[in-house]
Amino acid sequence: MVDKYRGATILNYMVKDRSAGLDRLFRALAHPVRRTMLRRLAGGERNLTELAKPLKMSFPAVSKHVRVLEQARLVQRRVTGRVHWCRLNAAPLKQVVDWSAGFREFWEARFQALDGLLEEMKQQEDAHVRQK
Amino acid sequence: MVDKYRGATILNYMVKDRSAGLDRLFRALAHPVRRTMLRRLAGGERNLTELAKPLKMSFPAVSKHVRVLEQARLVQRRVTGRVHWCRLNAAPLKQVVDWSAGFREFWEARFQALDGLLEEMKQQEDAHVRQK
DNA sequence: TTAATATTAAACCAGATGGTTGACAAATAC
DNA sequence: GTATTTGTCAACCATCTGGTTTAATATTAA
Repeated sequence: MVDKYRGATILNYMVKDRSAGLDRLFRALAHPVRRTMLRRLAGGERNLTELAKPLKMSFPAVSKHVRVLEQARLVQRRVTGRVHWCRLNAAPLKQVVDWSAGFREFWEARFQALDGLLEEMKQQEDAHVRQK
Repeated sequence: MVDKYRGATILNYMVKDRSAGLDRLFRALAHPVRRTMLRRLAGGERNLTELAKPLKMSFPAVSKHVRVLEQARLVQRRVTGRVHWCRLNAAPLKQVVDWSAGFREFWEARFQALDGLLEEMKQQEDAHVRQK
């Protein structure tokens, strides 16, 4: 099979696939609680107690989630007294977008059409993930 | 602290944070081998043997990675005889971009400046992830 | 028919994840 | 000073992850 996309692919290869940073980023984003936390932090700084309040889990669990976000550099912590203030650091999300957007042409319709993959769209509807 | 960003945040809230689909997506993307696989599939269909060739791991391991990508709907499989052809399905990556781009304003410079977070940028350089 | 190829399945393993509880440390409030 | 609040740490647990090896299945080639 011809590598018809190769040219375009190389052009869009901006972000390295092998990156421990991306690993940590994607992994941090893979939990709904952590994504929700980021969303809440978009509303301004929160301390751990505030972050924990709406969550149905123990405080240490919340603390661990924050730690994961911190290690992915998505959250920055500022300690004043006994209170730990968390601030969103969205910068790493740009990496996520940059990496993913490298595939943009592949999900855009004109490209699908160009390749005559209309039947794939149909397949996409009813063909389901092989269940374990 | 005032919720200065709240308005903008709600405006950009397009993709649900709590989504098993996003969980699977981000998780699938959290492994360098799988990201590399996607990149290679961007060059056209590959069967498992071809995908496995450059990888330093057993064939069943490769098969499992493909399965993860498949369950995240990032890969579609077409079986002809004994050969399993894998095709990139980039469509779900749009969700990743949409979710992440909801935070774009927060990583853009004008916004950082607005908040007087220039010192944060410096912090970002040398402040490191709290090590366990 | 027999052998080789492509792939899955099953069993196993070490280590990570995501949660719990209980004890502790430090800062603040009374 | 004593009590309360904020948060960490340590130990523990069940489950998931990512890898292995060996065996099995199905298709193609000789």
